Amino acid sequence: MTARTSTDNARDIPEATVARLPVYLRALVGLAEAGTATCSSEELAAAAGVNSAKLRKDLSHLGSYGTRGVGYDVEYLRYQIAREIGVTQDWPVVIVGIGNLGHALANYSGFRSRGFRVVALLDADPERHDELVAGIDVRPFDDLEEIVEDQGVAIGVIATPAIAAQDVADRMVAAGVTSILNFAPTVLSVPDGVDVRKVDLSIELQILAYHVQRKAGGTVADDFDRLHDEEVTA
Amino acid sequence: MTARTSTDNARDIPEATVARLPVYLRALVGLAEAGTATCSSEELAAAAGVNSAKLRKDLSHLGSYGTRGVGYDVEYLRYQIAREIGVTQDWPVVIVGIGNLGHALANYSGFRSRGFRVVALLDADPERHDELVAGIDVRPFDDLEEIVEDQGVAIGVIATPAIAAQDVADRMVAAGVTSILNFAPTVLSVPDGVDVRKVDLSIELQILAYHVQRKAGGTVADDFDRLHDEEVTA
DNA sequence: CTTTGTGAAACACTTCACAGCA
DNA sequence: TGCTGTGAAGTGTTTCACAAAG
Repeated sequence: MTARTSTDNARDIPEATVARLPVYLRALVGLAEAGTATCSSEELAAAAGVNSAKLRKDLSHLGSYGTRGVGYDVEYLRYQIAREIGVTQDWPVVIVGIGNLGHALANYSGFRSRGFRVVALLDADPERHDELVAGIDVRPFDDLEEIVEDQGVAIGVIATPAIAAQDVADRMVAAGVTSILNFAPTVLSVPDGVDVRKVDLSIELQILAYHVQRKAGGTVADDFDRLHDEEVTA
Repeated sequence: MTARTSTDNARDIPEATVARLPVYLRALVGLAEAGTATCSSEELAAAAGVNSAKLRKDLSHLGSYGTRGVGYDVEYLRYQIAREIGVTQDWPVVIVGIGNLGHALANYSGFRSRGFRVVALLDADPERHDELVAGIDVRPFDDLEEIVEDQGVAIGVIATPAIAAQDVADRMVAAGVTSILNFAPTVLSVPDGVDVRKVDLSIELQILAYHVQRKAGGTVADDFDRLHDEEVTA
């Protein structure tokens, strides 16, 4: 459909692999900073918290970047993964909703160092406008379209209350945003072709709660009592 | 192994199902608030953002809580899922690392309403001690063991810089915490039997970046130019 | 007639185990 | 010899499609 400019290897990487590439990238950056020039799949897998068979299978989807009997060149593999993900250049990002969480996101230094640049902070509340957060001033939500257009923004972050999130998503999509990271605890509906990833604190906690309950095998009160009788035995 | 107090149906619920139960729970709360007494799998699935076959299969792991030809009683199903997850009572939670993100987490109201109670905010930096955040005062990290013991804390949240996260995790585990929600961008190593869930902003953004790049089929500059020629066609 | 609950089929992902290359 | 890259086997998840139940 679209003419592809880049070399056409590595089509259709499995979603599970895509989700791990950033983890490998971070592990490689760590190894590089520690002065490691070369690493085996075993070493890299350990640094990334996966097993080596999975790592090798994942990397095999990108191409053949290792050397048998030796391992992987850290810098080279790092570049290849960054290129595959698309973080060799910066992506402009807008954050909408500058409450507590929006503040935290705006101040998060991992953005800059990992291929993202916050180009605007937007909030519907006039009380917050012109406030400086992380050196960026908060602008009215209605500036969204202009900013997306001018800066070529493809990625938007929603950190508003749940009630506002769908409206924000609709406006983002209409403006040209094709990928959304949603922190609001609500299901967004978006047209086909738009990607949404959701980060939901209380859902993560509830998943943990389920496992705690299972491990304990009984009620919370039981669990509390039992934990205090003796040490946890693995 | 452990004598079970509750009725022994619904063993070994698949992990993928467990991860969706909180989503169903939230959807049911929404329906209940809207005054809906009964819903079909189709309606609930729509509210939760999944398809109805998946929803029914998921629910079938908990038991048989629907009525053929009718659907599900919203309140009843809500209770059953809450019980299965273990959020019919409150779980005490400690948050370690009260920077920007820790502030946001401490102020997150979704905690209380969804079965969690923040019993302590801890930070290693004495500058932050006794500061009041969300009505809770920040205490020294060294109080961790005492708090975990006294309050029967099983779930800990790590919102520290990456460098400190492994130490915090080790101390938590030693103190008796069995489940950790980690916001620090690092791989934690913990003993078997301890659950870790990771929330990593820049990883989520990188996954989105990969898909944006794929959709665009070329470089960022190409993409920017193309988006401005015509509207996005699904 | 409607809608659930579920075997069976299809698909996706992980792990195994080793051929092949340096 | 040592380690990667990968078919094949194993495991988990989703979807299909329909029998059973109200």
